[in-house]
Amino acid sequence: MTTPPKTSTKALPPGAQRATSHDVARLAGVSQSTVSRVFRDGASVTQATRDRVEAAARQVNYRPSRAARALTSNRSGMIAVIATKPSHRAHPEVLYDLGEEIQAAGHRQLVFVLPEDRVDVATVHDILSYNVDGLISCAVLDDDAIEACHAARVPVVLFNRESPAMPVASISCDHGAGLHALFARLAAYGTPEITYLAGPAKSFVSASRLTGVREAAAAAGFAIATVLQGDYSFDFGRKAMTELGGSGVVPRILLAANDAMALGAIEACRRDLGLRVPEDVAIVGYDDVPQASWPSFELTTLHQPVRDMAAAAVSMATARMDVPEFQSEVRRLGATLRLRGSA
Amino acid sequence: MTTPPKTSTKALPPGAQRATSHDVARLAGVSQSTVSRVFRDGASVTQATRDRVEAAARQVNYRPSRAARALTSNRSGMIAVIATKPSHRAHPEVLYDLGEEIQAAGHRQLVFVLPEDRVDVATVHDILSYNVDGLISCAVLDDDAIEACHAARVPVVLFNRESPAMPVASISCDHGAGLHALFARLAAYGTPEITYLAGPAKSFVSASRLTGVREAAAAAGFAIATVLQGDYSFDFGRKAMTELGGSGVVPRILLAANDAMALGAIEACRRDLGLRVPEDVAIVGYDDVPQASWPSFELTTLHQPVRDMAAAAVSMATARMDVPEFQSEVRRLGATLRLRGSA
DNA sequence: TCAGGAAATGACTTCGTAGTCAAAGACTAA
DNA sequence: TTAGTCTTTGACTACGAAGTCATTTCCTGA
Repeated sequence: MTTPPKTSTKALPPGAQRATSHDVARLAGVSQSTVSRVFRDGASVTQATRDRVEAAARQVNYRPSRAARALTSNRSGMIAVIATKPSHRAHPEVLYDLGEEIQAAGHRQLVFVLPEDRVDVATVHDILSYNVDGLISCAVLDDDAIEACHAARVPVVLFNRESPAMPVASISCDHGAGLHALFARLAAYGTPEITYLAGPAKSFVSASRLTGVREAAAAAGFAIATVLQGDYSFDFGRKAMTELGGSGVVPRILLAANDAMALGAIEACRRDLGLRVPEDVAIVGYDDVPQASWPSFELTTLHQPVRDMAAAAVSMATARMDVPEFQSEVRRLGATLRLRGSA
Repeated sequence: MTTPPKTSTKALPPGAQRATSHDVARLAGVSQSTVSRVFRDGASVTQATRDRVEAAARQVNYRPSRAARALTSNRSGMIAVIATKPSHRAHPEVLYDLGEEIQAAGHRQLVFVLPEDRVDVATVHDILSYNVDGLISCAVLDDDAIEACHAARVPVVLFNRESPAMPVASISCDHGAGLHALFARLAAYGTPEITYLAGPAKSFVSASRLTGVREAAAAAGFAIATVLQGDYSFDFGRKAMTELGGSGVVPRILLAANDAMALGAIEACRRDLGLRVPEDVAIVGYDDVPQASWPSFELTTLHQPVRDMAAAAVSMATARMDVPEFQSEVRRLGATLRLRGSA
């Protein structure tokens, strides 16, 4: 398995300490205060001194210590992001999207990968001990946890989640328009009845999608024949569809709470049941993962604007950083229908 | 698009400052030093005082400030991870894997999402300004950049990359055994010739896979008929295969530098060329992404042990944190053959 | 040329914890 | 009991930059 590690050692240069503002000050012939001012915005420094200081700083590779800065100004330049293990299934790139946006906003992303889909006060206190300037959570936060952030004046943004009780800033997805368009389209099949493959019961996203589907179906005069509770996996979609086929009740229209299950169902139709999509079964997913557009699948799905949601989350967080009073806001970006071959 | 934001404001409790070690000390009737000792490991405190201090700390939700701790002890409890934009294509879950391992090791993951696949000294100095305890890079680092980390006594681990010149710790993938097994299998087709869909020229991973394939092919008596330079995308794989088919030279065996291109090639065979896989064309990928095992594709591929590599990277980093002298080590985990239907 | 005001700069203190050192307390052996 | 060792504790300072305030410098207009 492992190549026998070729290990070698090498002595390090001895006096390799990072330069401080005092070092730069001495080198540039100014005071430490002045060096500090050069590296702070809104400071008033002569262009000449600024040049001298910057030259000196460059010479010794000086960068202000974030730790020291955090201590005095209470701003660390970091935004914490809570990500849960299962959350990466549908959109593994979320951390990259958020990371880019955070970076672009001049901050850094401190990631906490946590096992559970619910985060408590203890975790938040740990996060707060890093003096983060903001918190974006892809997990559900306890009311206490949110309260703790508010008390510490750290803006919180819930990502793809909303808090039912606590007032808090959140960015999530509005299913309304997309689902409306979808059902308008599905009406063409002449069978106003759907089968729904839902996500896990306790998941916020799952619940909100189910609600959205129920409302849109009702509005469009559709009945929901069956709701099967799944786990967002390809395999579940495949098995569920196979079982439906085996029991003789093949749905005319199948909606899934995410793309993986929808793709699994398509597989089941083709491989296991010998059914054609969309001629025999129309199948619709949710998310618009890259594979949805692959020619093998051509999955009609609801596109969730993850990238835009990430940008919104970061801008909501940064906007609140300098505002002393807490601001609640429920923001939703619309999901759009991606009409492809499967329905 | 956006729901009219229901914005409400709410006054914050006034004296909501985070508790300090002094507060806890006062509450517990001890000195600040003692509080500090309780929250440090290897300290010597009586059980009785420890209990009192911990009770007081719990009462006011005290956690030591990481910023202050970083300032005095020069340990921030964070490991920086450099991730590049394109790197997420094959294994978007890397940040989750690394994140979990880092968390398990008692540290936090500070993510830098950067556009380029090459990182210079300036970036590293920025990273070092956060006082990180280690750096795991999924991007190529300049020699200067590595040098800067060494000088700052911050252990560096290159992830899925190796540095040709600089001595450094790295964890990457050994293609040897897996490719050997693959070619042994491919010999059954009786056509000792392959076509290879490579990755981008400047990419380290791409280059190392190409080298691996060349060596294994030579060892097994295979010729490489064509090498096409791709971009790791599904679309490129599909187009490349279609063009090969259109020009009349359909390869008997096609190897791709990643799964996405291989899957694209399978698509092209089925949809565009009417060829059967593996009867007409045998196709092999690299990575073992989830879709490779989907019944639609059944892609034979080389599995890259990302999870294990993440664990190794973190343990290599943490192991070096308390060691004063720098230790170089080239560690490789073997890719294993996942034999499925496509070859 | 000089007064008045704005801009630039430096001395000093602060942030919250870790570590150093010395003092006090507990315990052991004779 | 007493000297000697080990453990526990507290006073004090360092860490590196930011902010406060006082001082100096630079301009402007009369």
